[in-house]
Amino acid sequence: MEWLKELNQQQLEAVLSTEGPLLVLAGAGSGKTRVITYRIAYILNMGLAKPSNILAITFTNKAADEMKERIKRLVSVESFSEMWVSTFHSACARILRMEAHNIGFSNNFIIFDMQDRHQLLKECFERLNIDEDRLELRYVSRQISNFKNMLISPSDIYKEGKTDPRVAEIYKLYNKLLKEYNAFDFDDLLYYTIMLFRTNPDILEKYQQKFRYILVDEYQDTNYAQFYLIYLLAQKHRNICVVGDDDQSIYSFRGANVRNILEFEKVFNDAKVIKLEKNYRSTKTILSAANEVIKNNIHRKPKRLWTENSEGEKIYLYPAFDEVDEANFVSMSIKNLIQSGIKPSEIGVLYRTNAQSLNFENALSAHAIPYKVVGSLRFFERKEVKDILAYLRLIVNPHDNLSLFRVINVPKRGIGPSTVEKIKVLSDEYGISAYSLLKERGVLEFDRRTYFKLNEFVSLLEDIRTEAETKSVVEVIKLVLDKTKYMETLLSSKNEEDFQRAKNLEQLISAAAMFEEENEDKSLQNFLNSIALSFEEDDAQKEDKVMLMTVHAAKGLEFDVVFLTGLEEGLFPLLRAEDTIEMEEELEEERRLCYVAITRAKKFLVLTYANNRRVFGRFSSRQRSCFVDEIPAKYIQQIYTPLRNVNSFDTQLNKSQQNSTKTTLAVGDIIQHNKFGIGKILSLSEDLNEVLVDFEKYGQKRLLLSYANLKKIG
DNA sequence: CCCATAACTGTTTTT
DNA sequence: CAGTTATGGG
Repeated sequence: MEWLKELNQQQLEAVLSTEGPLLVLAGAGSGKTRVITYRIAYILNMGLAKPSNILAITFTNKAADEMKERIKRLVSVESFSEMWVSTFHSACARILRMEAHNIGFSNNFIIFDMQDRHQLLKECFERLNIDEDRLELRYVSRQISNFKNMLISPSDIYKEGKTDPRVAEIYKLYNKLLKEYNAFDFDDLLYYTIMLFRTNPDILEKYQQKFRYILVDEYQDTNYAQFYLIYLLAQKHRNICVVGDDDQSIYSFRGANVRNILEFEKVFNDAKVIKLEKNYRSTKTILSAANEVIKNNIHRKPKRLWTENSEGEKIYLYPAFDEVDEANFVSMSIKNLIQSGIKPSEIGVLYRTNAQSLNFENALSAHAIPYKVVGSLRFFERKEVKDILAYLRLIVNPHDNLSLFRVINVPKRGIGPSTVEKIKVLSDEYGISAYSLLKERGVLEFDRRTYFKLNEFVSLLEDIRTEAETKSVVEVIKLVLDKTKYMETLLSSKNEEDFQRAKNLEQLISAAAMFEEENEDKSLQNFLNSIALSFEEDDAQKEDKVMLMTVHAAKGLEFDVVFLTGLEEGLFPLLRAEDTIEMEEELEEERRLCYVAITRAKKFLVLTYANNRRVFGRFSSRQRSCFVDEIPAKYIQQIYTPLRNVNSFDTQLNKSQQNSTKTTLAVGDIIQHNKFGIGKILSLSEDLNEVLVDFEKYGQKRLLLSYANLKKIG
């Protein structure tokens, strides 16, 4: 195990301390992912356990995949795939898939996402005759989520009597409906897994026995249910290793509790604690700035990261006139950076809210810079995609009323709100699902014209289900698009958006194809499962594009260059609390968020804010963020024009490649591109940096020569 | 009873 | 500016 030599003293100790509880306090960029992967590799290579005895919890599925890859490179063990590396939610879903029948649920449940929860809650409000204006839906949604995360059942609330009784009513009905629809929401996955373990000690014992070594990454962002789950599982072997950083706790709105990390030593009283404070990622300047900002927080474990890296460049600060100016500054700077040899994928543009991404998208496309928006309007949450997924869900489970009502009139087939209402009332009266009602009693309850339409819908579903039995996921999706005439409707629409929707659905098919390639369990059930728990669209090819994302989404990532944007009071920090105590807590979390953002940067950090910004379309004057002022002036240099020749990157310039391409290409040449294939050059820009190419398959594209890597073939 | 257009309203962050 | 609800025509 040569690679153990790559570790420093503390890292090595964390890797070798395999037995007993261990808390690793790992500052930003201190190599914590490395510690986790090496630790697992060490356990496997030493033969302390088989892959199937390991449970490693990561924060996202993407992180899980990356970790698997990295471990794979270090070990030479068979049955590698039996190792559980996943998020809490995926792990619980996996357990429930096998065990749910033990607690009165069906094993082939569907997972409801936030949108579904929202819909279902609306339904509950209606049924209980609660006016949405008088009790906010989002408030209730959060309450219920909090209850589940705290393992509080509806009946527990009645006992405590603290909460609005209406909330308790809704919570109860909401759970009842979920069960009827055979669905779990995100919080349920944890909640019911714990209930399963509580009520079935033998099953708990089985999993305790199985998971000899448990590791949890990003431990500062776990909530009570998550803590309790690993607490239960770790009781047997007590080989529990958690890794986290209290300064990077940024998910309290989701019930995450920093106390989990602060009190780990109390819960596991023989726990060993190792601190990783040496930063390998950032320049001294960037790290100092981060330290200066975070030290304004009162509630934290005092610590100070240090590094042997060089001083580096100063942090640049650009005060923009407005958000358009800001986006242009960022794009032009990026263009210059790319031309001086920086890979687009080494550049991250970070912002506080997803709504800010649009400006950057516009500006970047105007400059022909390739970019990728991470997260945001998630692909699988788009209307058209969710519609098709609703059909797929109905194939798996026809009693999923939520999905049924979603698509009963999509595409339009003449079944309106009043008919829908009647179905709801009647199915409730008979105590059967809407689907059963339509099938069994439709002819009795509805007039001829309506029945005809309803019956057509039911037969459509039946047909699809029968045919789907023998088909792959890709084929089933095609079948749905075809039989429901969904695609046809979109394509014959004169609405331009609908054309994009059609394209999105084609992408859905590609996603399904990828799913089939990558997964062993190719069932429709598992497909829906993966999607609900965040399925990555096109992760496979690491695309060389500028990355746009929220600061939250950037957690765990790093970039050579980071643009941290929208640093304005009211946006970042973004505060909503009224009373001062809450306010202070929120400000500290915002500051941690800022800390996370700053520490993403390896070599170069650029801060921007806009003096004016359109909010709801209204122009409003803004003040720059207090966080900017918390960074000592000596680290900052204000600038008023886009970044140009960045000294520290000159050395990385890949001149040979750039020049060779530049000099050899001319209008009319036939070239080959890695992704777009063969094309013909239509025009070159004056500075020979941009080129317009007409590709055989993809049509006209504007490309930057410095990264496009075009090969001349004729 | 259904569909299209007009007012209206409200913005964190996510598994 | 967008996504959803009130309103009137067909």
